[in-house]
Amino acid sequence: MTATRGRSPVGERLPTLEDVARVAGVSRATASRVINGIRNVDPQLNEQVWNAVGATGYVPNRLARSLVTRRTGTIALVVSDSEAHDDDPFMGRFFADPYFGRVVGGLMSVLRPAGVQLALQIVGTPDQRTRLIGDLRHGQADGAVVLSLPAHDPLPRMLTDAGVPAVLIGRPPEPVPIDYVDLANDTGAALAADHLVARGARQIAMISGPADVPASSDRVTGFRRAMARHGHGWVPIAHGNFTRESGEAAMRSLLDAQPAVDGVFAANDLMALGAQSVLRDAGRHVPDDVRVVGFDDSSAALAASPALTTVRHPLEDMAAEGARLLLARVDDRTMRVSSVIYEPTLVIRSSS
Amino acid sequence: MTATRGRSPVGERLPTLEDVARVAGVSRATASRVINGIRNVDPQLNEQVWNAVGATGYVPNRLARSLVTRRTGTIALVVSDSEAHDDDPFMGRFFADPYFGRVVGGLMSVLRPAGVQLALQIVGTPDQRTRLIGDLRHGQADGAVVLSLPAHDPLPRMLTDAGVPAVLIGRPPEPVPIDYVDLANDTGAALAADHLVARGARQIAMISGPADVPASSDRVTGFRRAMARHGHGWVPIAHGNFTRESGEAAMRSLLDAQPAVDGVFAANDLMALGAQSVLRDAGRHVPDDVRVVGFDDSSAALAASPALTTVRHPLEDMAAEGARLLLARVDDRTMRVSSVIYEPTLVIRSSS
DNA sequence: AATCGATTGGAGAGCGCTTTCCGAAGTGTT
DNA sequence: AACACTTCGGAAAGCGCTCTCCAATCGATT
Repeated sequence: MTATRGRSPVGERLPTLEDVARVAGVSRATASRVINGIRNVDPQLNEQVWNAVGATGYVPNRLARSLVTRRTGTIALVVSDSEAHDDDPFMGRFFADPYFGRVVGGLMSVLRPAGVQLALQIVGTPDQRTRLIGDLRHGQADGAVVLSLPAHDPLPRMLTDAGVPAVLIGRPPEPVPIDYVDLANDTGAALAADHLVARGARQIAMISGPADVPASSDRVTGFRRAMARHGHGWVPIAHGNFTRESGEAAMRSLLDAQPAVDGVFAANDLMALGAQSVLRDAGRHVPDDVRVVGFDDSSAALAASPALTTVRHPLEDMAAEGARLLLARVDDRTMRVSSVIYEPTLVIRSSS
Repeated sequence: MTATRGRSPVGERLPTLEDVARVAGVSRATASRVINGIRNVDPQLNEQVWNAVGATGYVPNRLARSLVTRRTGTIALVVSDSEAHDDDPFMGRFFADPYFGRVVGGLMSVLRPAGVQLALQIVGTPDQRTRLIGDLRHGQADGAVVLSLPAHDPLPRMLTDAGVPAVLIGRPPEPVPIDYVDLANDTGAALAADHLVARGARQIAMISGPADVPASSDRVTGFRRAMARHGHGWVPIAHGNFTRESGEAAMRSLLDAQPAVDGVFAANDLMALGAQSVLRDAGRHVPDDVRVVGFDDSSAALAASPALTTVRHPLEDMAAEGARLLLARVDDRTMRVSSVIYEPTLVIRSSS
């Protein structure tokens, strides 16, 4: 049995800058300069150092470097879920949802070329939130991309108060001077309304998401307003929570209340899918009897049958822009607070 | 609610352990002991220190701590894609795929309660691979969960050679003494075969994935073997690449070659979906004319219509087990190399 | 009362790196 | 040839933390 446990084998010390310097016959300072390409160093020494790097197999220790430079080359992806406790089943669903993956993909498309890595952080309790802020202020990460789920999340405010570079995906529930990217959800919903009306639907209903999520309430507002413009002062709305199951339940209650419904706008694709299946079971043909429009243009929309007409949400682009915004702020913390709003478009498929 | 306001956000020095010690009137060492709960400290001093922590708003600097403890409380999620260059569009698709999200969800279900965070790393070029190994050896992360995509990935071997704690999701393409979790893909495929035969299908074909991915070739092998047991010595196979489009193409070529086909097993759900849509367009009814079975039990399987019969792949459980395995190895590097193989089950829905 | 062992707190040596601060060269000007 | 300027390399001071020593204190044992 070896003496040390839970440690790498003894004597396996990795080469340090010190070693490189010794091999190259220069001081640690010079080696550091060469490796970081700072100031002109005599070409002769320069080569000696690089040779030493090759010979020793030296790789800089990021941790040590970060400790002094206060730059980590890491961005935190913070998922803020005020209610979550550790084994919240919701979180599993959240990650499996295309939303999460699309955001990660968008972020990475910018972060990866920049050599920045992403660290996933989930915060639920107030304690975790304070801890997160502390870590960020210490430079545990250079900045944070925040997916703020709960309605009254104190996190955005905490971040700005702490002076941590951060960008929100989706506008803050309450006004906070923080960078964010968002989608013109109301415009998107209006697109859906206009389309349903243009397709000849007369009895149009909506399946909404949770009322306290801004993206969700904006879709309701936008839809209502557009419908009003078309002379529908009142639109029946059934509430869901963005899951497929809730979409089914909502559609059932809608059918109950208004059997003649011939157009449905669901606040996301998953609920639209649920609605489609309920409609099918009820013997209604989509799109001949009932036109269905979703929101997000997730991969599920294409997989559906009939393929779902939906409002395209350019989430990857938004996340990418968010990453760019954040990187810019990390470089210049005095940058003016800004937000970028994306315009959604309608993707017409077979369900309407 | 304690507001750590009043401290100006930028530029001001954060309280260090030194500050806490001074305020508490003890030495830095004692403060450290109290905060890390090590050894018995006089209750009186203990309280003084905690008060000082509260008064100063102290949060330990993880970086500094990690530098000396050689523990970061971070696990790297490594996506290894030998071909990828920075703007590879494939990556976007990968993240949007439920596979990625399910893995993340499974990992987090274990990592989060353990207070461990996840750092996303994508490696494509040999250079990035060496860099990653270097970072890991330096303790940039305590261990790595590896999603190894390419067929002849040198990464698993490099990891074991470097002595870095690591666990693979899916068995290594070439035998390497490394921990991994995997699914009994062959058994799963056999389940599909047995089911199709039991349902009365006589002309059964398969849509396979890329031949050089172990998970994919195992499904082919398992399917072939099971079919042979049922007296089908030869099974027509069309090749796809796990995308919906490739599933459509494969189904078309299958219909061409064998118009009387009445049972199809696709190596994943996405391709099964593609097959379903081609069958529908060809006027074949699913499941009356043709029975379709997929693989994975992704959310898409449920969303399909008819809902897809599929082999359930307990990816979240597997990822969670992988995380547990990794955490155990981080604690004890001398642990015996082990692998956990999960048994798939068949989920029967309407497509068969 | 004297001694021994067990607790407990403090001093200080790093972890590996960057970066000022200086002194020693090298370059050009008068 | 003497001067001011510019380059360039090295010494050393940290970044914030942990943890090994060691000294001091205390109670208990003989």
